[in-house]
Amino acid sequence: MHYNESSENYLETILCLSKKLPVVRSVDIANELGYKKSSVSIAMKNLREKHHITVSDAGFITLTDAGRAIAEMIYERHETLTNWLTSLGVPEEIASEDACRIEHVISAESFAALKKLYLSQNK
Amino acid sequence: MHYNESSENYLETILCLSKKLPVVRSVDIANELGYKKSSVSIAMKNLREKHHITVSDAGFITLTDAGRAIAEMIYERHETLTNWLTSLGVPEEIASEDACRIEHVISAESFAALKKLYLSQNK
DNA sequence: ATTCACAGTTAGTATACGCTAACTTCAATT
DNA sequence: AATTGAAGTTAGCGTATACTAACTGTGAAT
Repeated sequence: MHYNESSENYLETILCLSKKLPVVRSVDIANELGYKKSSVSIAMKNLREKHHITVSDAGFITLTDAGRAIAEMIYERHETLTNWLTSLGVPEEIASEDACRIEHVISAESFAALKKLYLSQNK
Repeated sequence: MHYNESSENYLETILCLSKKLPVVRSVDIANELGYKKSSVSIAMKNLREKHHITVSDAGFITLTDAGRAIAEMIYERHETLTNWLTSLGVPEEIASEDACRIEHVISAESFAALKKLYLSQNK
């Protein structure tokens, strides 16, 4: 339903993989997300056209500043949502799955409120 | 992305309208959601086929027990999420919009945890 | 009775997003 | 050199979901 959910997920995944791997390729993203490489190929084309990533001749994927900004916003939401749900007693795996869906649809206002609550409860 | 999000929204809308109006028709749903009547017509056909609603000869729409159960679950989530976000200082309108998206993607476990938190904070 | 407006339906369109199948490249191994 | 395998691309498909346009049916007003 929300229009950038898929793109946001790809950008977040690229950010996460870039912390774990020396380089990020399409096939790494496909493995991580459980998608087919053709799907990732098309998604990378879209991200390139939106100037959210660049791809080297060797196929190594790098976030642009714009892409990184989105990726880091989503990643922060993911972390905060997961930690907060976990602190409420939700099992880690469920918390992470829920975070993965909520992170794309929550407004900046609501996320800020939730983050403030979480920080005040956990200091 | 989530497969029943649209159907869930229609069912919730039917429940809400049935509290406000003597009868609920397709055109009422279209007005409420800002959709075209053709879209609603097709959605109602799908809900009929799934046995989530019945439609009288006059075009009056009624939830079945199964449809009502879904509608009430979503409605409760909507109310609780909206109230909770509002209690955190999020403006009512934004809280409601966020609730409308989160209500379809949050797990039963996480919602239960959130509801428990909300109730403990507001008694 | 004719006309008009409203409600509903159907056909066909568009977008998002995943899939399969088939192809190209290129590097490594035989 | 020939084959194999991994990575990437493209074409075409399928589902979900909303849209426009055109049609039908019914009841009210002329």
